[in-house]
Amino acid sequence: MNIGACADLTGVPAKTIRYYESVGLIPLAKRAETGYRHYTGFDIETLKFIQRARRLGFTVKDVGDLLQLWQDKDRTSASVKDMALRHISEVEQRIGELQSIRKTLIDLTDRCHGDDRPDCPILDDFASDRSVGE
Amino acid sequence: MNIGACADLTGVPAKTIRYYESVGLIPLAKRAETGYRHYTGFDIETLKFIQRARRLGFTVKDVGDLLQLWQDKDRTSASVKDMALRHISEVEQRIGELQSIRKTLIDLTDRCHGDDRPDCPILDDFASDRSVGE
DNA sequence: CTTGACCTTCCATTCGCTGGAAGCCCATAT
DNA sequence: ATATGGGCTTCCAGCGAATGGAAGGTCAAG
Repeated sequence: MNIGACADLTGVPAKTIRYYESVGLIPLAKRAETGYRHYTGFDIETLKFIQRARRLGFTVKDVGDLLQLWQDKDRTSASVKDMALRHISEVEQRIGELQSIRKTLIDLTDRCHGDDRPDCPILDDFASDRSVGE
Repeated sequence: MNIGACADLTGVPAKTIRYYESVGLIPLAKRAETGYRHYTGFDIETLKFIQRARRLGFTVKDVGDLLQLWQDKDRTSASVKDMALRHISEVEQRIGELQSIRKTLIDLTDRCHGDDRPDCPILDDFASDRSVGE
């Protein structure tokens, strides 16, 4: 199957499939005589795997490692779990940062009357830093 | 004052100050005869303003708009509040996405025993998609 | 007069794609 | 036979927001 059909089946755009090949996330595709890339059911499964891991926020490099583990029948489940736990803690860290940002922004908008007058605690705070902390 | 002192006072790296100038976030700095950039108290305040807004996750473009509003004494507080509220909803959206990712990952890691055996529900799910949803 | 810290510019790199141009290939309609 | 329209190929550029580094000018102190 050509790259377009492969893209349709997996939901991964053709451009992105070529990109994954170029960065070594997937091996070089076999080519027809015309130069067209050729894909099989295994490639489809691999791309679906990649897409699911990417959707969960794993970096492309980490997805590469996960693919290695997937293909390695002698892996330990601990090695996979370790990667997942590490990723969870990054996600949690980011959530915490965003929640702190959200809190500050809500505090600022609550204090801003939001009418036609120019007086604005949000700009005042950005200018003099009463709320953001430093 | 030179760019290094300015960087020390604001916490914005010299490299980043030059970058902000290059993308038009701050005006072209005045130069000494030697070509060295020269900064004043006003520039310091502006850079601090920029840094606080950036820390709250506003894009550089949005920070530019906020600087405009800050300098415009005829702005309405509503225009500032609108920007902040829009940004809050983006932050909340991102928090939601990350929480959903976190939930899925925790579900997967809970089901993975994480020992020496290769059997791993995390990889199984990436391969067959029982949890991520599609 | 030399050392070292500071400044300048310009180019490359990061991450994960995405867009576009130029040019081949293939199937169908006329 | 040929025109048309799609799909495929490559390569280069760009996004955002910096950051790293090379090559070279400047400045103050020892």
